Amino acid sequence: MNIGDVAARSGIPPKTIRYYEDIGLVTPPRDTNGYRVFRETDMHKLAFMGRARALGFTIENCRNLLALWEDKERASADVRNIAKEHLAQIETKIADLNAMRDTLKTLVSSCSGDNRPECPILNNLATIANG
Amino acid sequence: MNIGDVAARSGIPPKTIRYYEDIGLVTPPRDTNGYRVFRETDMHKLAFMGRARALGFTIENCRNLLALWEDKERASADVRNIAKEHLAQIETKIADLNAMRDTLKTLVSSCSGDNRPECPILNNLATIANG
DNA sequence: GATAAGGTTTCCAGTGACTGGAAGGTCAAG
DNA sequence: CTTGACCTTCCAGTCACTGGAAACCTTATC
Repeated sequence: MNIGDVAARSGIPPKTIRYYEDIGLVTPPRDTNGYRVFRETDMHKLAFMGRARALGFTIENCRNLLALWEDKERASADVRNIAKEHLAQIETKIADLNAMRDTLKTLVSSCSGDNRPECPILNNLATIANG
Repeated sequence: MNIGDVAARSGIPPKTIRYYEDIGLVTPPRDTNGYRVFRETDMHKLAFMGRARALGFTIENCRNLLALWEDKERASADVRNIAKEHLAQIETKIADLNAMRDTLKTLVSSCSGDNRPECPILNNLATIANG
């Protein structure tokens, strides 16, 4: 399989696949013409990457998960810990965004949004500490 | 005021303040020794930036908001539109993160997390499309 | 055999919003 | 006069790609 086929099948753009090779996540051999030749295992790894990234795991997380995935002796606790920590980070991020949203929503609804210059949003940004 | 004082008062690190000068958000004059001299208006702008950034506005958003803030003739609708669009983006992000969290939560709770290698998290990442 | 389209290669540079670090100039206190 | 804290500039790195250029390869058509 050439890079284009893998890209189509995995949903990961060719550029990104090359980048993943650069950072050592996949190591497809080369054909005599220099083209990368992707095996089924490479394909699987990339699909795995796509799903893990879609769940917001960092590249380093993915690297660890891939290693665990390939390690038939791994303890599921190791995987679970990575996922749990990631889950905690996501929840923190959600909480932060919720706070932002609430503040913004209040500001937006307090602003008349007409042609007058009076604007509570700017007033707030200018003077009041956000909580 | 020197950069350190402004940093302390605005909560923005000196490095970041210099960066903001680089990209033209503030333009403090210089003393004879080359030190930046921050006026009250610079201080206000930086405090404004700090709050707008804390609400997740991008630098370009902030640039626009600052311009509107300084424009006494502005229409509050302009500000409101920026804020509303930003609000919509935040809500999209929250929805994405919520979906991630739900998936991850399910995966984490389905994994025994012991010494055995059997792990639903890896199985999922390896084979099942995420929704 | 020529040619054109499309796929592949490498390499370099840019994104956003900083942040770290090095090398050096300045200032106030003791 | 030295110490230490502050300030300056510049360069490089972060994260995870993404865009673009220039050149090579393959396939199809004429």
